[in-house]
Amino acid sequence: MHPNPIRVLVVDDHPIVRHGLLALLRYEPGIEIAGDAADGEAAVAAVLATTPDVVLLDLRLPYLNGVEVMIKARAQGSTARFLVLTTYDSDDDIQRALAAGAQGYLLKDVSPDELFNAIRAVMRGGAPLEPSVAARLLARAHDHPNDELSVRELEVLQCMVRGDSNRAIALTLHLSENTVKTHISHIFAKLSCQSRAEAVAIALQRGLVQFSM
Amino acid sequence: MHPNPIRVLVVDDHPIVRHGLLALLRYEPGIEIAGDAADGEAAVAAVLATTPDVVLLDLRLPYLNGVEVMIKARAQGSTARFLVLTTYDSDDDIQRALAAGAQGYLLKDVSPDELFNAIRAVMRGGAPLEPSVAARLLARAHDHPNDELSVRELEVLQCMVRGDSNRAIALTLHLSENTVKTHISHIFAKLSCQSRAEAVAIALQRGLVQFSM
DNA sequence: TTATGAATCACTCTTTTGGGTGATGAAGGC
DNA sequence: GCCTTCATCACCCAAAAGAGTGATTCATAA
Repeated sequence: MHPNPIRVLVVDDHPIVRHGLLALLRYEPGIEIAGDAADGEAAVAAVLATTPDVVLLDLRLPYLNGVEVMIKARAQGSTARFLVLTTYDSDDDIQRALAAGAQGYLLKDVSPDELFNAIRAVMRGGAPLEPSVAARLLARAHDHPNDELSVRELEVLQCMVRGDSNRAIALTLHLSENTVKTHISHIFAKLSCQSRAEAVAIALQRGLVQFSM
Repeated sequence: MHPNPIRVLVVDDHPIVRHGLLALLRYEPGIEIAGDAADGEAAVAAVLATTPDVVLLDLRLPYLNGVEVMIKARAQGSTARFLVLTTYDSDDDIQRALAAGAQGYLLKDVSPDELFNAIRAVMRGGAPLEPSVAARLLARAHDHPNDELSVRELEVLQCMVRGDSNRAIALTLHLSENTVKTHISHIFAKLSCQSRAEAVAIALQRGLVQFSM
């Protein structure tokens, strides 16, 4: 019927979501399932083994996250197109995914039809972006001109989320307490907040750091 | 083939998850789809209109949350069994869902087969509980004998998550700063933590308070 | 009735935070 | 070569947070 079906690899760690996606795609004409994977390492292996046209990729995965999967698969010669499909619309995730060369970014609250269309669009070379995601990127560009947290700042932030005091952070990161304070000041400025409690809330909301308890 | 299929209503606000579940259930023998709903109010209406045997219910829904759906549907005479299926394993959610009479509680990382089995178990009168969920409940009973936060403490906690200082909290809640400090001390004791940053992280993780930004 | 727990507040004291300023070396872009 | 960013640290200082203790009112449960 469809001479050249689009071969899709589904990567998601939640079995229900993964199987749900597979069940949705299975009966969609013009789309063929190349395989599925439940974690980052399996995803890289599957991309290389099955050479899909499009990879439906969740960002939060065990072992390797979505961005790492893209980078690793590319490094090993894959030419698959990556369509990020995630629950999270955290600014940082979007930014990183697009920077790593994701062809499209969809939130999991799209309808199946929108998903099918996005897959076809990616295949045609288009770059589907959720309107809400696009809006968020614009808003981000507006509100937060250029305030990406540095790696070190993220490490400090991670400690803050654990409830560590400045001294404790200094000890775990082998810094002086003064340096920790400086980092925290910068974090406050970049997140536009004034207390560590608020910084923690923002960090968790935006998904800048993960829960660790 | 199956003389008395189990009629299942699927309630989830994410279209992909909802349609994924529908696609999974559609081809499972012995299970029939009674309908689906994407928000709390539609869910109550659908429960009453379609009288399903089992309702697969997400907890976080627009308009009415899952617990409210259960209560409201029951109040209007529904005898459906509710199987909570959610991404979140926050203690509070579980507690509330079970208190409201959910027959079972599954996390979304179960496999389709486990899901099917859980649906059949609920139908037979069983009460499937994720092992991890059960463990969590036990751990909760162990670690936190009786440390529910009071209403007032939750209000204070909500302010803390917004990054409010003690003085700001005192102003918004019409308290003295000393009282706020007392509440916060009690909150720390009940959450077994020592700093407001940690309290904020715990509160958000357990779903004691919602993001508000 | 007594006990218990929630909510309210005061007072003291120490520690922690957070702001401000300034400085230095290393890395990378133009 | 210059400029920027990052990471590192120091010093000062005011404000906020947190621990500890004690006390009152009120409602509810034993």
